[in-house]
Amino acid sequence: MRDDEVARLLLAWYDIHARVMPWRVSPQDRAAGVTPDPYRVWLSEVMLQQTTVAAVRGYFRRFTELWPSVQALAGAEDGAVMGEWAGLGYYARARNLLACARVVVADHGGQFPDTEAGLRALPGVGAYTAAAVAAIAFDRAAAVVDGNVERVMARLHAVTEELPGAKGALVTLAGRHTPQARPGDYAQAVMDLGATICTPRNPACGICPVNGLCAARAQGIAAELPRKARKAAKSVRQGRVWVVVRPDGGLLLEQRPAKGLLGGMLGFPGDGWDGFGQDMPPVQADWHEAGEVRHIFTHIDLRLTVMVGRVEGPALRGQFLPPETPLPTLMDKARALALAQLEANLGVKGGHDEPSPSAD
DNA sequence: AAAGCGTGGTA
DNA sequence: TTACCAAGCTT
Repeated sequence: MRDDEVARLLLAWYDIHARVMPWRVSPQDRAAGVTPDPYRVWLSEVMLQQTTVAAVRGYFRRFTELWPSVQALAGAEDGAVMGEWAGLGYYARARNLLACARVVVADHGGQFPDTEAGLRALPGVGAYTAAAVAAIAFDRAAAVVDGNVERVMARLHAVTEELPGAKGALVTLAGRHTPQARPGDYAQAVMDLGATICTPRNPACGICPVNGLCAARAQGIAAELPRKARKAAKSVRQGRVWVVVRPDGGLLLEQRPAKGLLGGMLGFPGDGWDGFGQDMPPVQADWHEAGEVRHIFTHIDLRLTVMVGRVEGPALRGQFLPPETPLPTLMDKARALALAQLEANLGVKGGHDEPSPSAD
């Protein structure tokens, strides 16, 4: 096939079927001269790393309402940004997001670099994100390769080598198809195709705009590609956390270490299940077992026993924060279980007085 | 360079 | 339930 034939067909398809998203400029608007806001493009790309569009929408809206510009985000407090990110996962992204915003403001006059290499040097910006922002925000002919593009290329060219070994070949193929004209629309077109038609399972080859050029379809192996190496089994881990509730409803929370699991986020004191803490409650109390939370991380199958206790005095570690403080999902599950137990078995509701955020 | 790092949806 | 998967980056 001629390399540019794929781009021509995908752009024509995208002109009709482009998905509408809050961070995206439609192909029609772009043709009329509207240019995307690099800040919004970058923010969306970071949020979308290993994360579905559906999960990102609400977070993107809240972030852009709170911090409409890179200058605003750079001036935000760390805790506020981590709190807004709570629940989205991969928290290193949030730390890098803030670091990146501050570098852009401090070292680049508040303007994102407009080249792939310049972008690649920013915290949290890897090969994919640099290419995506360069293409989408600045119309650079960068080869944008995410999981969708890998899949589309593997099928189009019937690449049967396993990932990640095949990555290099797929990047080369992707670069060959990237057009000089409308590279930003093209990148989004391939990703839309991968998300809606050239899907991992049951690809809709019958309605694919490039089905006539697809080698895997010709061989009847489209659904089997790309091949991937089996992933390592998860390790099973058991642990315990203590949820301390003050009379005003305040919860005892600790800031977790900056690196590692749930790095930089708030969490309940634990027994060392994560490598931190001691096998001892943070305060003396009448402890009740609220139950067990099961949480599956990328590499750990965790069962966490949740203990709950009411206390009036100060604690040895951590600080009391309002009961609605944003928490990562694991800790949110533990909180829900603990408060339900408190209400059901002890006849106590979450809080009576105004919760005070003061540290003890 | 293989492993570590979240979460929610789907088959 | 299990397994896989989603617009990956860092060390």
